[in-house]
Amino acid sequence: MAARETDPKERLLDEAEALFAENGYHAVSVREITAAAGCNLAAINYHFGNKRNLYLEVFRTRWLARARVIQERVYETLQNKKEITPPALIRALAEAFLFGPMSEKDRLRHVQLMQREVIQPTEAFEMVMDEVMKPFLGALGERIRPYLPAGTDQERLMLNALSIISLILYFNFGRESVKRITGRAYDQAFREELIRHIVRFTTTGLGLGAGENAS
Amino acid sequence: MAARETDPKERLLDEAEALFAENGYHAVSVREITAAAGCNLAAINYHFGNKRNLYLEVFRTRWLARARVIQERVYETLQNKKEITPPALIRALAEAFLFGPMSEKDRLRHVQLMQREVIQPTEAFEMVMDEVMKPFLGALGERIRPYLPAGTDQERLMLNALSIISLILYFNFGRESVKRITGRAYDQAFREELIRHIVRFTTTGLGLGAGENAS
DNA sequence: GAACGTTTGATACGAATGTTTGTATCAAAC
DNA sequence: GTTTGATACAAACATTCGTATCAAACGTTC
Repeated sequence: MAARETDPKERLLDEAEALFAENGYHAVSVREITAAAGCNLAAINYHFGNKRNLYLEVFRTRWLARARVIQERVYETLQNKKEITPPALIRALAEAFLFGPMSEKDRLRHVQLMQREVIQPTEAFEMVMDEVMKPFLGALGERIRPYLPAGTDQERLMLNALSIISLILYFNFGRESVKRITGRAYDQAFREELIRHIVRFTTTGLGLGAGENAS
Repeated sequence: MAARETDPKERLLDEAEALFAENGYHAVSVREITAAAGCNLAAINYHFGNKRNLYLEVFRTRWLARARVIQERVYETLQNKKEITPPALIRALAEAFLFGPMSEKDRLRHVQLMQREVIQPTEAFEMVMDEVMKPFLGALGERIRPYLPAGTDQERLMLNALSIISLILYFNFGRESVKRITGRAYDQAFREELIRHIVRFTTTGLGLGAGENAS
């Protein structure tokens, strides 16, 4: 069984994801991708049919898989707690995105790729929404529902969940903006400050008092 | 003085902005732009030198101007109040983005264009940061500082300001996501609900109790 | 009405684009 | 030993890209 390093098809997916995330679909040529993957120009057509299909395959085989890893990481962090409070949940979420099990570059790629779809949805957007965002936001909502006022309806719940996610995402993909405004680099210390801020802001935003009672 | 409708140079800027916002820089050709503007292919070269310069000129003459209109709108809304509380400020801000003096399409374009720069900064990003974001976030911070604990440092202030902005922006450019999750269309009623949510979430997020004491 | 800056029209160019083709390679199956 | 099927390759495909050129037509201003 060929490893990911040696299989040209796998290399193509990896390099394509990196380039698509960094420069966007149209700014990347199939020649760039095949050159980066160290294989022939025709390989994309052979393995994926065309460029567009390669892009979608990146989402199917790479992006979705990574999203599941992130989610597992969140649940892993939480599973040995008796009670999962919103601050603990949000912290686990923010940590998964700002630290997490993958490399820094992988995490950045992941968010960049999705953010491009959010701005300009294509076929991949459906995939991301149906397979990841909807169930994830649903689960997130159900976890925090017990801590909200009794009569909170589903729509209000989703707006709260979306707000939490938007903050976490913004402090990821908007790094350049955040760096300019705060004058800080995204080192370990700053990331931890960011997480503290996100947890505090969103927890109190939910109307739950400034509790950071979980590490 | 030729109106915007008749002047080819102005039409080029308008159509270019619309196309760049919707499809991104690389996905738009100069032929598309000149065709949409109803003028000759050579016009771009004559007026702007090249495509890249046209893009930057869109930011210089259109985007920045619009950003100033939005800011003025915010201050206009606030000027006849004796005390500008954070909820009133945030509401004015959110309203300017979700309703505002321009057309729905113009507002969408504005945020889309900026969002693309946030994800993948180019020369225009510097412009946006230096001329709009930095001073605006600074002013926003100073307005809410009196309501925060006395010892709040500048960095914490900026993180709070960024969080407010991120929420407002997300509920704009992330329309497709929000629509999918909530099942609501972006009609008048939903927009007003969104504003109420943003004001409440961010106001309490700042640690100011759930005050919505300003219309 | 002459001069000027502007706009159009048609055309050309080299470079880059996504895609296709025909052939070579090589291990597995027969 | 031959056939098969999957993979890889260089070369070429037609198209589109951004840019450039240049003469003719336009509208405005001296």
